[in-house]
Amino acid sequence: MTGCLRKRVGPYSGTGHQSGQGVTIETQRLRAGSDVPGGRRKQRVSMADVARLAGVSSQTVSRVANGQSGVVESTREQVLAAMRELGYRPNSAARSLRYGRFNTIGVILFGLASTGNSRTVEAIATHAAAEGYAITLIPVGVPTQDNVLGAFTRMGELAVDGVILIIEVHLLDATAVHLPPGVHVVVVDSDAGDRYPVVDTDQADGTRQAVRHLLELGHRTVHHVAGPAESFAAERRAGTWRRVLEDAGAPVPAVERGDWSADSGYAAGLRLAADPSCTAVFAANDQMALGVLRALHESGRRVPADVSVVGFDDIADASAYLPPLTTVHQDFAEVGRRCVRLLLDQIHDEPTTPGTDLVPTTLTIRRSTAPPPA
Amino acid sequence: MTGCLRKRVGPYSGTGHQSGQGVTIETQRLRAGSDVPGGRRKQRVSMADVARLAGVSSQTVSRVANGQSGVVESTREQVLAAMRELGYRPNSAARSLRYGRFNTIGVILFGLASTGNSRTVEAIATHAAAEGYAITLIPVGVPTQDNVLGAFTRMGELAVDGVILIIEVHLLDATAVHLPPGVHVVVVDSDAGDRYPVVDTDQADGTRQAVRHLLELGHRTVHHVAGPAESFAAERRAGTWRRVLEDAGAPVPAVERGDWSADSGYAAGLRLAADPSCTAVFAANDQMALGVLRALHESGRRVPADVSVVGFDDIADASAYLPPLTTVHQDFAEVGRRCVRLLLDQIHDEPTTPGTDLVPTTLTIRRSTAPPPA
DNA sequence: TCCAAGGATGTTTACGTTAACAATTTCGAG
DNA sequence: CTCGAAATTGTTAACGTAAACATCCTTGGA
Repeated sequence: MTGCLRKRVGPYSGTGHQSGQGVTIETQRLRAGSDVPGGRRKQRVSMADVARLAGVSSQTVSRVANGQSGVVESTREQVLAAMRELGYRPNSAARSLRYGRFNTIGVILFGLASTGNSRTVEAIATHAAAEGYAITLIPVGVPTQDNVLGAFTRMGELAVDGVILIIEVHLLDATAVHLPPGVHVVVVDSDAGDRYPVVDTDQADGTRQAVRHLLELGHRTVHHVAGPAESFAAERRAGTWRRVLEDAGAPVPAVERGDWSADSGYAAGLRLAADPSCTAVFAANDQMALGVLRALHESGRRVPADVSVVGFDDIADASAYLPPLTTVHQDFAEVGRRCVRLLLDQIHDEPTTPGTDLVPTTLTIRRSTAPPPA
Repeated sequence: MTGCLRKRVGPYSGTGHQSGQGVTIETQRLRAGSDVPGGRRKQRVSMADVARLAGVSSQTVSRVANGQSGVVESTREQVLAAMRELGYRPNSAARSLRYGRFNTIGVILFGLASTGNSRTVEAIATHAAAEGYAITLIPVGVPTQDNVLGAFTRMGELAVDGVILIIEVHLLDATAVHLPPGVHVVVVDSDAGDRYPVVDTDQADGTRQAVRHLLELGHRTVHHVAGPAESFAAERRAGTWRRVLEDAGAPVPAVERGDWSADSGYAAGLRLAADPSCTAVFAANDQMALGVLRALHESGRRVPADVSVVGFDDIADASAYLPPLTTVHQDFAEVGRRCVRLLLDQIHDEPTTPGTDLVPTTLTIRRSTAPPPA
């Protein structure tokens, strides 16, 4: 038992010295010592301390802490009492070191600003927590190769058992970037399905539903306000939009390109409003749709009487737009859930193959769509 | 190219291996010793492995890894080469154990759904990263005492040096809850300023600016759509709204209460629209303001000609509402920044006192406000 | 009454890292 | 050429935990 050696004081002043001179040593002793009068030293209660107080070995404390059997009730009580008294909480660094696992999932993402990302992250955190995993977040300001790789490296040094990557992965494809091997990975919203397990919303199907809905209402064609070209999701949606039109034999208007923001949608909307032949718009996300709605309104074109608008995402506010927006509902929670599942499968060495896991979408019809004006 | 190794042998082919691939595998086996027949082991390269390959002691490897001086150049090169070849990355669990610090900040929060929260978290993550800290996220589904405490306990067991609490802390006040002592804490958006350092938006000043703006435009009084009663921020905003009206000698209408959602704002808006005397509305957040806008519109009341509306938050979409919303701008990024700063100060044992650190707000005037109808 | 079986508890060791100290080498001054 | 200081490298120990093994104590059956 290490207790009596504690006078070895030295190495550990570390973060400590709060004030004064030999204080470091003081505190150190204090910590190990009986109790903490001053009260506010860091977490420095080890199993050995509990064991000493309870008059048992630290192994017994370990057994109690982990709820293992083979500890007689009276002993257990005693240990629990000691733990309470000292405010013992296990040191997860030591645990991780021992087990070789961290019970933590890393999430690398571009930004939490987008509704989708934050909802996905929330779902990931929730499900990870349910499985006993915490999540560690690393935001990447600008998603350059270097930054992503850097984040990945840092993740590698961090205490994570696997990583979920929520980034437009075009970048990763650009050059021969290889995420550090030996790290379990799941990618969201990407076309890296040939190399990693990917979870994604079924962009194509959602888009198909949206565009067909408009065509079936009788619109001759559908205009598209796309997201930024670098975005995988944006490209997928734009591509499918084009294909559906072509399959239907409808003319394919020029694409308006935005950057996901409502303001960019507004700008695109102004251009569309100037085109009297435009009776239907499919925006690649709800925020741009919001901008389109405003532009149409300000241009004196009524929605849905003159022009129909469909969005993508079904964010919480979509039902409060003017008018309430018909949009493609994405199940972000499900995306998060599947990410966690896939990653944990990998971590637990269950067989996992690259490939894309598609989460279905549904079209939520509200009041922004109607047949074209007669 | 690591491609050819993908056959799953060298979990750790490493970023580096410039030379032949067989070497990597070789070393891997060598290192792993006998275990893991299948050959698919996780990150298991320790300093000792590197040391062995480089023909030095592991202490020297440690020195190189930490960039300490006192290692001759040739040795350093050799060690670096070995690290590259084996794909060594330090084990942070061991490091944490050694240092007694984790370089990680925990964030407990109610949900990422609200714009404010996610932007704050993003800022926290960014600034923490800049200081070499990662953040660990723990979401609390329903903010009951038990859940919050449970999350806190788990945080305690987790590898964090401090915790930022983004939760309506009314709950914490309710009973004699004691957050585990010895854990550094910063609270966001709360009235726990007597016990913990608190960072908060200047709710009162923001509200004051909003209400005064409306009064100065000539409105006789201002109606309020409040957030849920459990919310500290909502209460603070409602309280200030009332006080400003009283101070101005204006009548104080009954409060409409929502739950932050656009739908609840819509419901409140319908009630307000039915009151012909209502010419000005202050909503406690932008989303409810959005609902109010829609309700007024559908009730045939024009904004701002008939009714003025002000929101709170200045979310990204507010400028695209119909009409663009006058609102109180919150600097979430600054809130996050200050949280990190305050927490790190505590962690580094710099003097910190309980009290509230207020981040200023500004009123962003757009097109939803105007003088009352004549 | 004694011993075996099994339950309760204690001891040793290793996880990967690094501070502290020890040992070795290098190099310049006398 | 020697001696010792400085530079470089190696050795030991400890951080907190838990698996593996060792020891001690009951209990019950012969």
